[in-house]
Amino acid sequence: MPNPPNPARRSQSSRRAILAAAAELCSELGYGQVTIEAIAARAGASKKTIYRWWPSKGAVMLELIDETATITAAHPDTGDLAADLRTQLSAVIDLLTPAHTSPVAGLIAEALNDPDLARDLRDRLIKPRIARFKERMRRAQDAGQLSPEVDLDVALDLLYGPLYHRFVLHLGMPDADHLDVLIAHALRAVDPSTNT
Amino acid sequence: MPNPPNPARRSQSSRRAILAAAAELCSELGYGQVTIEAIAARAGASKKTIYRWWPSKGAVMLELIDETATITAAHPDTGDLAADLRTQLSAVIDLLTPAHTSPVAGLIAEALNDPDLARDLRDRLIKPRIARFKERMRRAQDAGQLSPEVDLDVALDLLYGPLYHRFVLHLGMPDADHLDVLIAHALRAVDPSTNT
Amino acid sequence: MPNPPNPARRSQSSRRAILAAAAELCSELGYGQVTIEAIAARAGASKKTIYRWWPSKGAVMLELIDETATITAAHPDTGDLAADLRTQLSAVIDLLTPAHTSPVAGLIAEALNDPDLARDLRDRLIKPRIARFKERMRRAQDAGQLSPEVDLDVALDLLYGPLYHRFVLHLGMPDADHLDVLIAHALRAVDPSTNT
Amino acid sequence: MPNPPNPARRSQSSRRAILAAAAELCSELGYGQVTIEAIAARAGASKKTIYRWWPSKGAVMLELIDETATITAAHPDTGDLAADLRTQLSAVIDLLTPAHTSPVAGLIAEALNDPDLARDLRDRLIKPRIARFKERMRRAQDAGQLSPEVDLDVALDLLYGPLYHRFVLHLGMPDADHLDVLIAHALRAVDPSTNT
DNA sequence: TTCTAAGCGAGACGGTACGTCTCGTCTTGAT
DNA sequence: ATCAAGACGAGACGTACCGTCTCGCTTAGAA
Repeated sequence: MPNPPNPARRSQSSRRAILAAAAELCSELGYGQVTIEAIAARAGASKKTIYRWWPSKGAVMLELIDETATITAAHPDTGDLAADLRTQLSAVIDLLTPAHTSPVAGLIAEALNDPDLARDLRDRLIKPRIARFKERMRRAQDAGQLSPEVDLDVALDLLYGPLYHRFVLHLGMPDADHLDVLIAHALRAVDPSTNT
Repeated sequence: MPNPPNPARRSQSSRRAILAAAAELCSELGYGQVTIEAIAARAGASKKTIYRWWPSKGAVMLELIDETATITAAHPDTGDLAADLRTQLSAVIDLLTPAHTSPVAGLIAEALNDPDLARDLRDRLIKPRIARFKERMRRAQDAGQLSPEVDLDVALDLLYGPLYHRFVLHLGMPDADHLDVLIAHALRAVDPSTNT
Repeated sequence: MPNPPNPARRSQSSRRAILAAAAELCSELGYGQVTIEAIAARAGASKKTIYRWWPSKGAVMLELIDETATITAAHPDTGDLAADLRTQLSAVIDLLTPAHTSPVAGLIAEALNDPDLARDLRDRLIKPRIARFKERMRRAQDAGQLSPEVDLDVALDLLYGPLYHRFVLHLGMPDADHLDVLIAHALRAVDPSTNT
Repeated sequence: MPNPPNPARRSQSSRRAILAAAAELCSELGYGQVTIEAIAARAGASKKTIYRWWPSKGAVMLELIDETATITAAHPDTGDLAADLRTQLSAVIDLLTPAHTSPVAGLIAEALNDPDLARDLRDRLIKPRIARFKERMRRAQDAGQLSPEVDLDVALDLLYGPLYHRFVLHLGMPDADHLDVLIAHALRAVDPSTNT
């Protein structure tokens, strides 16, 4: 009976207004203070319209991030792997900072208590970005910058792990120099031949 | 004048009942369903009593964890560093799993949107455990199991980072074999002389 | 320019389906549960179509009643005035009962908070029926069954008043015997020569 | 589980503020525009507090009327029955007029679509007032102003019926003169010896 | 016979109010 | 003074209808 809505008739202006309102409120008040009510009021949209297209506030934020954070997904390829990784990891740090008003940080926190959202977060945001990370790493292997033996899953854990470890336990993000140290350790761990 | 309460007159039976109720509710219903109301009802305590002694539900859970999870803080010392790390990291994984009913996972999530709680989490739970990790590592250095040059902060990041990275992005915890692989990589990264 | 719709092009099948749906919903769920949404869904009609031809749910119900309840308007004339009045007043009681699913009762309730609807109710439903009541009474006067001096407005009040009084204050409708008593009193009041 | 609230701990100031807000809104905006939301906002009360003590807006209005309209229940006794009835019936007319902002009129309308409210309206408001009407009539009988044979239920119907008949069908309330005519007819109907 | 203007179904939209829920504070009376 | 109990103000939740709107699709006469 409660037919799913027809996406063809969806109002793009409402969608844009809702995502924009969500972004504004998050940066102004912090993720925790964003509510469906406030988004609707700010967007000049009806709550029903939000609930029609998204199951929860987290789903709105996820879509917002998905649109906004495409840049971060793009791994540069200057030929210098370590430098390119530093560039990309710095972008991730910026995405997570400051935690209070970061949609990504808030979404990650919310997903920890919402299995549906967790699945969407992983499948729609994280996995594609992991795929692009691995593409970049394979290009490095093809170009002889990295041993073809390297386990890319381990590389992922060692490169991104420290960031999320520090983020989630509030230990402070590494500065530029320390980021270099971490990258150098990670690359050496997976590829002892690396001479960084 | 809202005088601070007098700890000397605090009812220890209320405190115990509240912490016990919080633990039960968390394992029964999941962290997200635990509310101050429910804790008070289950404990036969007044909400006012809870608010008198703790600023938030997260603070209650933190105190609960602090009492419960002392074991995990203890790093074994069998003389085999890699094996001891595997034991301890496995215990950490168990503490975070299953995310839905784990007080630690819930507390970490909540702290991401509550700066006061984040500070308490870091200073009262995390930092002491990091100190014990470093003590164990220093013992390994003293025993010649590990190079005295090793940067223990980097080691911390490389060993624990992968766990939190996977936990927070819902990528699945490593199984026993993979955990060994990760530990071996981390130790090799910080101490190339390691022959694991 | 919101042109008024062209009645010549009106779909009679839609009109019938809408009125039928309204009648069904009212008897199934009660007047209060009938909504424009539900009528449209049941009738397979668009809400827009309903709003095009009727200003409100009450107006739909009024038109429904106007079509249905023509019988009640017909005052029988067997030559026995008291008996004929009992017949007609019984029909009115049936129209108002049970209050929960009676379109007439619901419409009367709704009109109490909607002046436009109240006017339509009075002018399109009530006044024509009052006129037929007075015609019957005048025939009784012409036939010598009732004094030509009788004030027909007072007679109307005394005959129908008790019904609406009891209806609106939920005092229970008179049974057949009590109805006779009321009619006898009313006729005696307006025409002391009546020997009932 | 959902314990009924404890009346002993009820806040009288909240109760007074809620009833006062309801009265103000009804006279300012009309019964139909009064909402629980608006009452709560005007009263500085929480919606929860209203729902805790009253099942619906109608129940609030009923309690308001019960407190306010005690005067109307009082039948004067000057020794002149017809005059006293005119006084009291005029007061009833005033209570019902203007329909738009009259809490009584609105409540009557609402009760027509809410059986629970209808029962409360009848038992808490109407029946006690009918009892006082009958007391006054019995005093008239005792004083020899009215025949002891008179059926007081019929008298009630004939005296009040015309008012509710006209009210509910929007036929216009009787003016003072016409009210006298109606009272005279009603008294004559129940007591032919009356010489009014 | 094609054109064109309207009514039609469907249903998304901005709103408003609903009745419920949880929060953190406040009040009361017993210990 | 602390406690259990729980009422309170506040305000977000998700739902239901409201009345308006835009969209294609019939479905007429009119050209």
